[in-house]
Amino acid sequence: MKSDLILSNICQYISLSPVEKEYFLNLLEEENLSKKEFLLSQGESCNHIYFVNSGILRAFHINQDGKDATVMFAVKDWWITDMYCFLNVLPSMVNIQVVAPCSVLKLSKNNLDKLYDEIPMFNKFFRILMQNAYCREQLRTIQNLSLPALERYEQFIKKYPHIANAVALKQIASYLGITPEFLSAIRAKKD
Amino acid sequence: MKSDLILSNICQYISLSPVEKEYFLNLLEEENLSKKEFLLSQGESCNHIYFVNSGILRAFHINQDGKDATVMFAVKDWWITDMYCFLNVLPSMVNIQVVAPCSVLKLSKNNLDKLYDEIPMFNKFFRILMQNAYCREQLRTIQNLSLPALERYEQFIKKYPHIANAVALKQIASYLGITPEFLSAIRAKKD
DNA sequence: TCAATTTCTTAATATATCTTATTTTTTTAA
DNA sequence: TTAAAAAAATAAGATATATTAAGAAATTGA
Repeated sequence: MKSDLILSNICQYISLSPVEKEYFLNLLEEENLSKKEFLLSQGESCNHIYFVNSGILRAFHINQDGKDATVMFAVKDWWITDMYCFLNVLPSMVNIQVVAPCSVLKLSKNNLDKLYDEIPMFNKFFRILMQNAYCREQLRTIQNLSLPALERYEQFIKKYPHIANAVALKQIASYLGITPEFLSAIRAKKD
Repeated sequence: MKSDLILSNICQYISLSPVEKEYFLNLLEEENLSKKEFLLSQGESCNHIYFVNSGILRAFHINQDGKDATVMFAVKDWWITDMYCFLNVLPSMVNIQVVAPCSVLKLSKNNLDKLYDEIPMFNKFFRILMQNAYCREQLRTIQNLSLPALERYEQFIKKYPHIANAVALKQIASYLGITPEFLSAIRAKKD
């Protein structure tokens, strides 16, 4: 199991002894997925949090009208799950689907709870992870509320150039909350 | 200083000894504010996180065009700050203004850092706080992307009835990302 | 390599939401 | 209590974005 990336992800915020590292790694499971596979489907129970070793994932919600809203993308070195449903043991509100072939490490809710008990310093790690996620979402909310579609698009490609290059335009449109046709139109008008 | 509410807020997630409670309370400062006062102004440095003992606050961003976007409301028993700028010691992106006369307890970034050192269990508390904040924001993003204005309005008054009753309609419109005129129109059409 | 599928673009029309202006209602402060 | 200020409602016209449909381009899978 490839473990160097996840360890360096964690050790940027907390220090772990070799024993602790070993304990942590033993709680993980590796999973490999090919394009279009679903890591999680809306309505299913969401029992794991995933760390991306390689590849690209997309989390999206389909509403009653069938409209697709992209919640987030995850690339190498990112964590992803339906956090609300994971934490509260509820059926997932989102799908997580593979955009580019993935290798992920998964940690179950039970194992995460064990981890908090055994190595309380992981509370600090996930505090920082949650802080960052919250701040990202809040900034996105501000931009969704205050910027027109073209500017949101420009901010997106500026902030996530590697993602913008790797995913379909219609998926970016879904992240921005506009139709692919409209994204196409404003891109064309831009020049 | 009124301390029972903040202690019960914290002790719903972690246990503190009397000594720890005392230590924590000594890091806080009380502040009382009247309507329309600013707890924080856009561009200022954001050095504190605030716990609301009573009253109502509104955090909002004003963009280049002067458009007002409400980031969040905070009522009794809520925490509020510009989290991104607080954590990263950056000029605030939001204003925090008093909607109804407030009593707040403030904790500085320096004191929070001390607190993490002295009582590491506070990492767990703020982890849970950040988890909840992140999940709330993410749900809001999904709704912003997938629901029309009327349904977002209905969700808002269902989720926060006490806030909906206490703040101006134009502030709710600003939270929903629509103009007050349009909110007025869809409310009228509803019947 | 090639047929099939998916994605992207374009354009016409439709709809949601905004802007501006005015009037009515509510709240505030002296 | 009342005048002033702020908020809310209404409505007409403007704009951003959606919908539908079709064709072009790119990608996929056999």
